[in-house]
Amino acid sequence: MNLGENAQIAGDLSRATASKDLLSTMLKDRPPTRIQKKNRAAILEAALEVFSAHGFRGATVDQIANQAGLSKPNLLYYFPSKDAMFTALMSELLDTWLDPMREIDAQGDPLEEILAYVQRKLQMSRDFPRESRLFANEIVQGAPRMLDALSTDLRGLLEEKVAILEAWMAAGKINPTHPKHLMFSIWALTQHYADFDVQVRMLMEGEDPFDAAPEFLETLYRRMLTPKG
Amino acid sequence: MNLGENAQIAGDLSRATASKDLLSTMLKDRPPTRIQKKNRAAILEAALEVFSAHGFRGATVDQIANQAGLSKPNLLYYFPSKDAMFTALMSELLDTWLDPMREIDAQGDPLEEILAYVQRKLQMSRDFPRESRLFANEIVQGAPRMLDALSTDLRGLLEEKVAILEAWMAAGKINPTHPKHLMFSIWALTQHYADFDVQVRMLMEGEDPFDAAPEFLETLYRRMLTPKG
DNA sequence: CTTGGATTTGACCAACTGGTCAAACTCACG
DNA sequence: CGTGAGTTTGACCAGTTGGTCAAATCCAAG
Repeated sequence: MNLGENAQIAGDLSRATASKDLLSTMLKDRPPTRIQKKNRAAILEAALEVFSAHGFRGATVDQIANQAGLSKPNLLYYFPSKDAMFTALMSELLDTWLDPMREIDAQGDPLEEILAYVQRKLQMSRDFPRESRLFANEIVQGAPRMLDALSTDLRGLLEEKVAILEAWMAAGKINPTHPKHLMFSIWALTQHYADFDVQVRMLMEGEDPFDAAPEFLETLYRRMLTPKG
Repeated sequence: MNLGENAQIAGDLSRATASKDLLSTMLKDRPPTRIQKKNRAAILEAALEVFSAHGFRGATVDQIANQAGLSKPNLLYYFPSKDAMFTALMSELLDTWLDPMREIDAQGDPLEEILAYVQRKLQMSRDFPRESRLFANEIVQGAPRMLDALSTDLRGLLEEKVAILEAWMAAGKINPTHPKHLMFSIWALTQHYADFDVQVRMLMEGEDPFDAAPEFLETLYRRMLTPKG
């Protein structure tokens, strides 16, 4: 929708005036220049830093510009608006964010597949806490800019994996539970370490939470899911 | 700290000029009037609504004023600043928020005490989702206005309950695990239903998440904590 | 029903914010 | 090394935001 609008506007501009922004330039189907690639990446990196720390409304274009080492008008040369930066960032990250879940393999050993998924997800919290907080910020506030993407990408993927879980439970490979709530629990437990990082670290008094977390979660899910018998 | 500063300023005012705000009035130690009680409550209720939905920076004083049915200058008669509203709201809610944890009784049956705590906490997410999101918003963004309060109130309380958990584990009453991570897991799992409400509901396709959540969490912690024997 | 303190508000302000624009500058390429 | 497309920026703007203030209104106690 947003992209559609931009394309429309850019189309008008390219017909009327000389190119004033990246979009009108890009519409000519040239490959991105060295500078375009570098700056676009720098902006998205800066946007991640600032949006994840302050949320969409709490972030300012000036902050992002500073963080990226560019001037504000220069940012707006590469992205037509603050909204566009956010949207671009989101759509670039969502795919990666869902990768650990995609890897769950119906052919693998059920318990080990789930435990491995938990560890992958935990590793994401450790390695990409800003990404986690970016999504957390957005969803806590009702996901006004993300719900569409979620209901497209996440919904289908979850449905697919839930079916696998149900098959495993029906076959007695893992202890039965509500499969959706099982997935929610994995997200909640792993993302908590990134999203509530300051709180967790404050309460751990210097010890790195990620030292004990892997074993804790492994134990939790092993006890929960190992079939009785 | 903030409160201290305000008291200082108010003291100066009361000495210098006629009363222009609530603080200078209150310093005279009169009991709050009917109107003061009503409006203060209305403002805090509105502040909860708005702050929890948009975060501190995302919320505007105008929004809160509208929600409370008062004019903006009138709000600032009752609270000297947006910051003061937020701080007042926080300190009023934090105590209640921690109540479920306080109730954990060292004398009770270990497993049942923990399971009951989980259910109380889950009930909080169901009954007070705005409060949960208020804290979530703040902590995700680094808790710049709350970390002091947390490290005072929460830290001590956690230490106390961790000691109880450790005693129970040592006595073989519950399956041993990392006690702090156990508490983190309870917070993460229960608050997830409030904080990620939109996502959870989107994925549950109309079914109320709180229908199955109590049983899911009961099962999870029972399997995890029931000592082997 | 008067009066002095409590409450309310319209008008206002300075700082900030997202975004624009024309002019200047840089760079790849012929 | 000149040239035109690509890139950068200072100056600017309109709308928003937190907060102020003097004047007006309300209200409870005498």
